[in-house]
Amino acid sequence: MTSHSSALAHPFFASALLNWYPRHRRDLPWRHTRDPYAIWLSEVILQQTRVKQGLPYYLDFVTTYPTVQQLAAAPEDEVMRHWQGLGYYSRARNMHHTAKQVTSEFGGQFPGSYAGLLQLKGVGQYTAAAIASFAYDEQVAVLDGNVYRVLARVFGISADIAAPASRKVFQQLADTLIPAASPAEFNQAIMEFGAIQCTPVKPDCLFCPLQGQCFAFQHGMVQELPVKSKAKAARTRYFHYMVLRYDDTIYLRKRTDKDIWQGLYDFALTETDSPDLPPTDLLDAVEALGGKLDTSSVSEPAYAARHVLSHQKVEARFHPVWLEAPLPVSALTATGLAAFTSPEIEQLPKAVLISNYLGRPGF
DNA sequence: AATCCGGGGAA
DNA sequence: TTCCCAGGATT
Repeated sequence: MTSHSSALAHPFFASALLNWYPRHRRDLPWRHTRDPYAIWLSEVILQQTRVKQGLPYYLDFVTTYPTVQQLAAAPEDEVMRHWQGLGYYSRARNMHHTAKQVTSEFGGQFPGSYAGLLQLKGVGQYTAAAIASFAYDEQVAVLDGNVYRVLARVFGISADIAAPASRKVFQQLADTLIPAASPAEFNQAIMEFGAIQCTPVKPDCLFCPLQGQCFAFQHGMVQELPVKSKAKAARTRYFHYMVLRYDDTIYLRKRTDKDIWQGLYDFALTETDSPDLPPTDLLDAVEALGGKLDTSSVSEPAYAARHVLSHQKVEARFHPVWLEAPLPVSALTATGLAAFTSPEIEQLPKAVLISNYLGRPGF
């Protein structure tokens, strides 16, 4: 190994962070354990998620499912219901899959190395490095949004952090910086430093221990680093939900397509390219389901809601439709709809858009 | 390499 | 509005 790629080339970096960390660290529950199961839970929950948002979910999961075997034994709908509102629902599906795999194939023991952890569904390079270092003290550097930002600023790296090709530049640097003596502390420290001190907006450079060595600060480029290309604009979709009801029954179906909200429940849906759905189309759609409807109910004003995702804008209208008779079985099998009562629906996993609609006063 | 997959909080 | 968050899977 050449000297410039050695940690000795940047002795200030790890020592400054390891000095800063114990003075500023937040007291978070997953920092009190070395149980790979609990650490894995926390890391999956915190992917693309702020600590403040993920914390209550972590506490719920670790309480409801204290062991990987208990998580593995839970029905998928129940796991998804606990995940409801956290977003990126493939994380929950993959998490459940991995819990079952660890239980049935690995005797309840998580893989004991970075390479082994990387084989698990829903565990990528970041999460494998986090678990391996936190649980096993393996010397593997984590690379998340915080680390990208800190390294880009301190070392003046202008590679686009949104470009996959830039990853190796940052990974190689991080690998040289992580000390063999305290990999877990170092990984925690650099991420916490990015989250608290070297923040995306208005970083606290005035009281920064790295100020004297920070390229961005020394060159007045704190606002310019890291470089990140912008994502393309979100597309708009128009959802027309038919909330089919008969007596105390409401019909929902589980979303199984490769689309948003896979694994969650919603209502009979017609999607269009424009906001408006002619009433005749609505009647046709209901009759196509085999429904005998009370035509007087269709004139009710639809409830409209806009739901913004990171990559899509959904403009939804909810049309309550009262049926004169239950949907025939043929309609249920053809559409995937199923009959539920309100207490049953409460237990189903639903997107926030649907949950908000059902929770409106007066529903 | 590009695209898709949520939801919330802050400014 | 815009940004970004303890990223990963798929194509």
